[in-house]
Amino acid sequence: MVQIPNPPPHSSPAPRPVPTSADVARLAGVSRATVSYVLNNTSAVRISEPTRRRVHEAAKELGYVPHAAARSLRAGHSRMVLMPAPDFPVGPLYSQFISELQWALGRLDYTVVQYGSIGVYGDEAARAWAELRPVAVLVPGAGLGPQGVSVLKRSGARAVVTLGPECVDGAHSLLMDHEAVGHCAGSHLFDRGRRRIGVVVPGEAGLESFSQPRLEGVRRALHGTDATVTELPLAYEEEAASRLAARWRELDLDAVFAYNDEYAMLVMRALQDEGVRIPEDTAVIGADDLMLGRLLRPRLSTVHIELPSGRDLAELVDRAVRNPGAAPETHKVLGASVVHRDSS
Amino acid sequence: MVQIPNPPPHSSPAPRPVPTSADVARLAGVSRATVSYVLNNTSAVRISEPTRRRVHEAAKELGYVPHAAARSLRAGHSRMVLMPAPDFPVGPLYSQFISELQWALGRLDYTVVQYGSIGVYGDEAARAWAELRPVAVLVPGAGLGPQGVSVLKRSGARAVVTLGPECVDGAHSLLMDHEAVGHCAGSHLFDRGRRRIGVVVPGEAGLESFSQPRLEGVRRALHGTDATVTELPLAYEEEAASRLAARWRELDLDAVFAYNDEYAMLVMRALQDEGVRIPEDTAVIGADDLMLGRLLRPRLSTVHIELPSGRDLAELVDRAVRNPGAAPETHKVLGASVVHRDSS
DNA sequence: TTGAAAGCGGTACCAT
DNA sequence: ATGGTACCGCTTTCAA
Repeated sequence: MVQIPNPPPHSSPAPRPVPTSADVARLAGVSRATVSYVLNNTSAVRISEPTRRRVHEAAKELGYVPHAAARSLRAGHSRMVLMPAPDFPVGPLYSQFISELQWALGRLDYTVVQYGSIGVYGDEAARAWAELRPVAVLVPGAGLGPQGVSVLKRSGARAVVTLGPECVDGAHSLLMDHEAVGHCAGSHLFDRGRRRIGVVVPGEAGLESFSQPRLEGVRRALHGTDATVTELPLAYEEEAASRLAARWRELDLDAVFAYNDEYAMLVMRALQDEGVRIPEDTAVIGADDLMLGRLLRPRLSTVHIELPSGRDLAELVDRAVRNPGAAPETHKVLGASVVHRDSS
Repeated sequence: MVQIPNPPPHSSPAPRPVPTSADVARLAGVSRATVSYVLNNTSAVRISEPTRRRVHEAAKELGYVPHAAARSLRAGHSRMVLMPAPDFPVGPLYSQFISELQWALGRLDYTVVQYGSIGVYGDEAARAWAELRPVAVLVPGAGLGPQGVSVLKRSGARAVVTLGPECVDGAHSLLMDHEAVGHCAGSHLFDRGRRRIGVVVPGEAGLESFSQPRLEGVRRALHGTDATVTELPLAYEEEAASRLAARWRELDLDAVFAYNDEYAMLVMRALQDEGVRIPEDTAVIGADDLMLGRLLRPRLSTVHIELPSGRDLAELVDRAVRNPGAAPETHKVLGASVVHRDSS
């Protein structure tokens, strides 16, 4: 970081205390109650227009901002929907999903907050979330057990929704069945006549919860056939891909499901550099249906993944919040379908 | 979404009230004060071992979780660092930056919260953030003016840090000078003998604050030379790229800076399909130094971007929080350097 | 139409 | 070593 010379400090260290509604009341010459009525447009109470004006002016003059904690403490509830911030590099799919969800929940007057719990896991994390008394908690991935759900509910969360590989007792569950992704890919390769199938498993941490089910899905698709499945650990580096490609002949595979499109590109490039013809010698298929796959030559076959729409999920949350007694819903929300292009 | 049959509701609608420290005290047969002392390990007070045990047991039995709002209300401050959640698809660079930052702030005992303000802008957003009384606010991008900074400070934020194109009055500013990125690219292309330079400007919303400065940077690099700069609006779609490529001859450009590596790949593919030779006919350079650029043929030249380290930024925040009176620091934090490969 | 006051859940001072 | 209690900022009866 390059320091840039700054003007000398012009604000003296006089950190005035933060203005409260009492300050506003004092300045406006009214009671705190009146301030509250005015600023919240309380319909049950009529306040005269002159008073309203004085209150508003006082508030503006002081730069008054209400204290959310005090408010929700008094109210006994908030409209905060909490989700843990993702701790792995997140693709455009998930990015967009989050955005959409935030927008949809915002429309329903919820506030979405992503809580950065890094290095904190499982029930410990659940406790930390519970301290904020969110009205709902949305947890992607595994990592939240029935214990955690229970902690959250006992601390007032009216809805706990998990988005993961399996349903969690007591919580609404959106099943994102990544096995289906692998199953799709496996079946496709099999149908195309491939029998010696490699499956790339990323070396990077945090991806296991996606990669393992995808691998399992391939295994399941090929179970009971004469096809073989070979696990191919691979770090996301050119070097690693080259090494893998170098022993390709000896691996004797005629197809590879590369975990996702990015790994597929990595593998495809390494194989091509090694003189392996795609798809003649080896078929390649990725997943996520990224733009980049369309741009590769040969065009990359892929498994298109459909995440739940943010709107649907927002509605599920809202329903759950309004009716916390209802039985947890379980939905399969991950649509997987092959997009066949030229690499397979 | 596919509905899966559920077991009948087994929890009756008896949502017990959330246990408070008073409940714990009652169950343990002690006062609320004692509960507080025990659960916080208050060192100024000795509590006998048997009492401690009873309190801990009672807390566990009730599933007691302290109420963060009440605590910070009483304490008069929290350790929450708030940042707005990004509302645009975020690349691996930024993803990693956030992760690192959360980790580093976590080590300093701060809690990072990404606040989902979608559809709320400028000072309105600042007010919403201020309601949470964060101890520090970190704002990427433009969109926060001196007004907003003032609102935040007056509501108790001890540090406001902006990460954007220009410094904001009253806030610590980390200057992410995307002009430098464009300047790098422009100079590089000029040095390689190119004179008719196109600059891709993404059509997607939310990217203007990056793309415009990058364009300006190219302009600045080429100002006063005989080189020309042509703005090339482009949506991130194959179609749009094809249309652009179709009129390439008539555009008569010998180089293009493609905003970033992803757009570069899009453009490169379209140009190659059109029979334009790279780099002979047209040089291409991207930005962000993604893995994918290394995998393209020809290998993609790019502008490597160095974001500030999460640790450094966390330390800046901590320093600012501990010493709120200090003059705002301003740092240039965006390192840009050309990685010359084969496409330019 | 407005004000006084109770209380939300903790913490910390001052007694005991 | 422990308990009583005031107080943080705000909302909401209830009374005037």
